[in-house]
Amino acid sequence: MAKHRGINPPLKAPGSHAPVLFSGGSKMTKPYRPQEIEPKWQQRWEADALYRSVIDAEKPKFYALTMLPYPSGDLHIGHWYAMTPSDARARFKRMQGYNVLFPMGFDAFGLPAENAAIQRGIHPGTWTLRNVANMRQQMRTMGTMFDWQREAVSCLPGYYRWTEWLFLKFYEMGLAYRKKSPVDYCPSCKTTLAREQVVGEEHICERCGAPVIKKDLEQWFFRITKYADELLDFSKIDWPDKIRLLQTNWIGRSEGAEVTFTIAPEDLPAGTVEGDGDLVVFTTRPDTLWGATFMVLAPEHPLVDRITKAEYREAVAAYKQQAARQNEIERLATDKEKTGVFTGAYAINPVNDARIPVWIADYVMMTYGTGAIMAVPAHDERDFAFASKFDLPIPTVIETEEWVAEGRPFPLPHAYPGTGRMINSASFDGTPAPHPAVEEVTAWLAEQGRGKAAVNYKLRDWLISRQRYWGAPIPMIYCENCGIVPVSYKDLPVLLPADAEIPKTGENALLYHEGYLHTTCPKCGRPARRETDTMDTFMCSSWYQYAYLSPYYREGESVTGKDTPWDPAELAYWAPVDTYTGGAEHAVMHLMYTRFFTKALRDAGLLDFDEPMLQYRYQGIILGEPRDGDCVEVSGAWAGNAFQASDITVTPFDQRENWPPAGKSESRVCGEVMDRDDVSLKVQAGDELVVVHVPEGQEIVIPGKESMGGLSDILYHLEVEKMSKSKKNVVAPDTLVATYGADTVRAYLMFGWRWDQGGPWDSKGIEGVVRWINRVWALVMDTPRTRVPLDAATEREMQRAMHTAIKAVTQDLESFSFNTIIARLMEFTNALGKAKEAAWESPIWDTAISHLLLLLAPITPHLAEELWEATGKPYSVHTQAWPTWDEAMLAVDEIEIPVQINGKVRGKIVVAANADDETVKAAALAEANVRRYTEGQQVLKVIVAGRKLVSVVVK
RNA sequence: GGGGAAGUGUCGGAAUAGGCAGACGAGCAUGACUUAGGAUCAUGUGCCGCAAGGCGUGCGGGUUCAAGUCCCGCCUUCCCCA
Repeated sequence: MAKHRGINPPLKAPGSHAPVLFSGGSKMTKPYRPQEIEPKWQQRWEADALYRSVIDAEKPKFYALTMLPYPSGDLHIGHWYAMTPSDARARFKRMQGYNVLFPMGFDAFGLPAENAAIQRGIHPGTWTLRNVANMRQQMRTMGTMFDWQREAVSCLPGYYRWTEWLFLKFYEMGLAYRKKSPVDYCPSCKTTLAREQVVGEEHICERCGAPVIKKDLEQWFFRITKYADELLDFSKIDWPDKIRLLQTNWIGRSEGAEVTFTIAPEDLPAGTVEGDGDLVVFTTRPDTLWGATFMVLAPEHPLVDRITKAEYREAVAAYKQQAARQNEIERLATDKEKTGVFTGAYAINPVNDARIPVWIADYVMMTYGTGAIMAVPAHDERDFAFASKFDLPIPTVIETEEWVAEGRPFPLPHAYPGTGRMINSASFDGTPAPHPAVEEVTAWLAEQGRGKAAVNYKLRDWLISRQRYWGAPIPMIYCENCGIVPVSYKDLPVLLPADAEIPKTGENALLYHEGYLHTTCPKCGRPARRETDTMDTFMCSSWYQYAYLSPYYREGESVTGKDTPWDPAELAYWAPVDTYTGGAEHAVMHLMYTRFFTKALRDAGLLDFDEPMLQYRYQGIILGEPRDGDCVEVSGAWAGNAFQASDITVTPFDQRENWPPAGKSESRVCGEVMDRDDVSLKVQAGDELVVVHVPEGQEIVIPGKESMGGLSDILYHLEVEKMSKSKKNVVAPDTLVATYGADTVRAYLMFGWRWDQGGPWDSKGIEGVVRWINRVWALVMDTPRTRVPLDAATEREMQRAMHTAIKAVTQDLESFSFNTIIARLMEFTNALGKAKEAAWESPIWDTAISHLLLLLAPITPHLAEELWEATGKPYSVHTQAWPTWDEAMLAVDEIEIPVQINGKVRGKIVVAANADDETVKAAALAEANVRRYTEGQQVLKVIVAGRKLVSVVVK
């Protein structure tokens, strides 16, 4: 048996306790000390420019990219979870012979910098760049192959000059436009938001969680809707179904028809010209037109005021006011009691010339479709609810299967939206609905000039104006003579004034900066005013993958509209991104915006491809580790609802069996600590949560702690939740690296969870990886104490283990199955451990170890490099070729095959790997235990399923 | 309400393409080496049962020689949308 001796825990000081081995001469074990070897190799790699990516026409390129972080201050374990597996894969691709680009940067504009400015009186730029410097340092400890020479920081003028440049391009192309419209506005952030940044049922701000309100403002938009159909086409990219579905639903394409209703002429004010009373509605079900018995307009619809009859004006005005106060969610809720008022006007249904009343109701939104609907109460739930409430007629025009099955009840007990046949619809009666009824009716409408086929999208244009200082300026100028005038390309960048003072109110500093505000019109030269809104930060990240190719391109030089924001040669070689990784929460924001950008840039002639990222995979989220709180037994007295402590005894959380009984009495409170602050504890005393006040300086005895503890030493209950500073469940990567080393952290983050799912942190689990890495270290560094002769079987087994590992690790890296990679490497390590005493001095040992190190190189780059050097191999392990496996080596001579009888495993046979089916069958039936079960039974069937299993059916 | 994903030991999680469920770890248990052990090494560990054996992938059906995997119906959790 192999003896794995001399393995030290990573943190133990050198010396006394490390077992000293004397074997075949004397070799003192060198312990694994990541704290020494990791910085050493990081510096060496940096000095040698090992990861500098340079165009090389001889090699195939591979652009690996992982989402850039926002420089919030410190690196989070989530950054490690996202970046280090992506790094492993990039390294793997590099060893496979690709010329790999794996850059990193910072998404450095955004609100928190301004909030920091307000709270600490520090300039947003200073705060941001300080964080960038800190996080860059932290990232260097990851041991990633980021090419820092290509770093791009989006808040630097050399970067945002091009963000502005792209805005001007889009403006020229008609993709950027300004309009007044009701927009989502966060009163807390004091800025407008894109529709995508308003989240949840309560319509809250994605950034700060405050409820969002609607405001009518002049804002800049990007015409993303122009690309709606193309964005629905995912045929050129390998993206997860989930993301494709989210984007598809968000774009929300629906096909149907636009049908023109007209307001009855007598209901229009005098002097109206022909066509003025046209009321276009979008419907996905034109086949139900004959059942439209009323129309509903959004309260904001422009026609409302003109058609409302005098006697209804008051009610309509009141209703409009009330509707304006509600948010979209309240208005659209299906379970809500329907409200609405009649305008007094009638419209003509174009299919049957019926006069139908026009109502307004808040369940119709001005922003969806045309802001007007035809209501078909028989076949739409909301219309049904509305019609029932206001006693409007509900004629059936589709004979649905459900209705027929229920015995054609009339009046209808509820809406019937299902499939069936058209009825009461003139010449269309009998047509199967919705198909082909929809198509046939649409064609007929078009023929009659009363409608046409139309497509409607849920997707809105992208609102990019933000009323904030810390963002890329929108390079536009307002001139009294010339109107809206773009800044000239040569005048870019429009610089954010460094001396701006951020108002404590959170308002946009640019509004108050005279020097920024006042400029001259590029057209007429007269005084003019600058746009003070800045761009949504998603602008910056929509093109950053191209910025990395030549960061701060042509900085300091003057540019024109004919330039490109990147070096064309770099773009031609590297773009598009081959593999992109990052969080799925960006599905309908960043991931859609960047696709839109790429298509727009293509149409501008700046790119010649359609999609920015060919393959995309997302990672999950690491959550906080759950933990029980300590138990406290407190004596003292009640002071109102709280309990005043005079003495506290603690029983730690992990000694639950020793906890005293929970509860409360006159002079005692006992239970688990659920929360704690500087002066009090929240104690779960039985069913009740009791607040215990603790006098300052109170001595608290905590068993197992040497010194007298204070309140802050008491551990409190933690649930599985997202990590956050306020919940105090944050796992700091710096601490982990200091304790275990970056390689161990990297390997654990790959091993512990399914990468796309994530889950709660487990501080015990990392120990398994620590042990494994120490075993790997010892495997290479420690001479075995005893030797045994190497036999052919062991040799064969080592070969098999090696090729199995190469195959599995290669395939799993390819498929982002990071957790099984580590499992496979552990198996390989364990197999080598078993063979060590026999194989130690043979060439095959050297081969096996070097292959192990090659497989480890992407995962634990420093460890692999250190051991590679220790085994006398030439620097660097990271420039070696990725090993390949030999399928023949995976085979074994003899295989064990289970034999099932009526579906239950009853025996196992061992046959030659190349045995034919007949031999396998015979062997199976001859097996002793199998015979016990087949004895006296009739064997009906024997199935030999490859070399995997034999199935016998008996009766 | 609509759409999607997921439910596997005590825990994280494995399981080409329907073929021995539980790889690899954590935890736990026993033992070894140790002045010591929260180190290391070895062995065991799905559940019930002394055993033979039986039962086991959310629940109920189905297809099949064979189902975690395929089909139908339900339940639960999470995500997105309304």
